Amino acid sequence: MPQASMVPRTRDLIRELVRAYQAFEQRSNNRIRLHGLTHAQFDVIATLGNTQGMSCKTLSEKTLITKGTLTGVLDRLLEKALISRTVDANDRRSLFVALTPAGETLFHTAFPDVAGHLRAAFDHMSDAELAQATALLHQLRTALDNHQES
Amino acid sequence: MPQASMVPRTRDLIRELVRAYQAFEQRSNNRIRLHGLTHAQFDVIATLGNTQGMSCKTLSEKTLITKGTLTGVLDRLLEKALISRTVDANDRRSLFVALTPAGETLFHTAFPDVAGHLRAAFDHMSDAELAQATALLHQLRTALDNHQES
DNA sequence: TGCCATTAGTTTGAACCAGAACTATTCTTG
DNA sequence: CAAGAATAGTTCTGGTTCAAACTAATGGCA
Repeated sequence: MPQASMVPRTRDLIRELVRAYQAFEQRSNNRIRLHGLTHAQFDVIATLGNTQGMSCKTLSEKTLITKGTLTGVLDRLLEKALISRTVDANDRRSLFVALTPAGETLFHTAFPDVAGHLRAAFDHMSDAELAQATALLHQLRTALDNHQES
Repeated sequence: MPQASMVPRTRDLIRELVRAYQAFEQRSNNRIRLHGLTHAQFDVIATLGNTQGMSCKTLSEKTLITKGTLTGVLDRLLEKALISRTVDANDRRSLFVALTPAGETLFHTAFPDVAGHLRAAFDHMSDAELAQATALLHQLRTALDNHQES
């Protein structure tokens, strides 16, 4: 097998990955903006929705936003009075973040709207196709993560 | 079929897309940094490599970097003397961007290294799997793009 | 108990990012 | 030919991003 054929295959794969991601970003951003939020802010609201709240660390892990970035995102949500940020009595290093009533209200408005808008994009794809795409993406991620140290 | 099952499917798909993209970003960034470049700068160098040069507009389309961002990226590459930016004689609105000899040299060093490092991540995947993943990602992008206006 | 490593969050610095407003040039069309 | 529309880049704003250095609090272990 000609090794040369591997190169474009990889490049094509990467390009499609980047494009698919950017298409997702743009599509969801368009919708999220209607609710006065950025994508990062929406992620936080969506993650806090239907929970009692959580620490910054947990929030960071769930949203994939690094802790340094999260500080600023939470600052802006705090300004908008959509979240509360209180010191954990048990561990005074830790902060407990939760939605305020206003945050809850926005969550119940924005989340179904954005989720529905995204879901609509995949209306014509079967459950099997979605599952297959999910599995393949998972495989890609694993492949990219595994050699991280090399 | 319960419609409720669609929701987690979509969410899982999105999450895997985001994670795969972030894994790619991190892996390639780690490597790109060794060459003293950022990802955006590398994209520009890689796109200009093996060409005569091109306008900012073309460069913007190929790299998927918006024109406003591109200005700053090119500024930094210019500081490093890796590119030249000259006014097009035929259309004085347009700028012609090309690699300098130093840029060419860096391209021939950095590009194969980064590409090889990425390719290594997919070593254990067959050509068929890569092609299938590429096709599915393309389908995802099309799905996300199509309803952009709705 | 006391030191030391670990952990949670913040801060800092350089860069990227999108969108919108702006300048300068070119095209178009009456 | 002269508006007026379109196009190429730049600038501006607000926000995000990462990494690395930092502060404060906790935990482990000798």
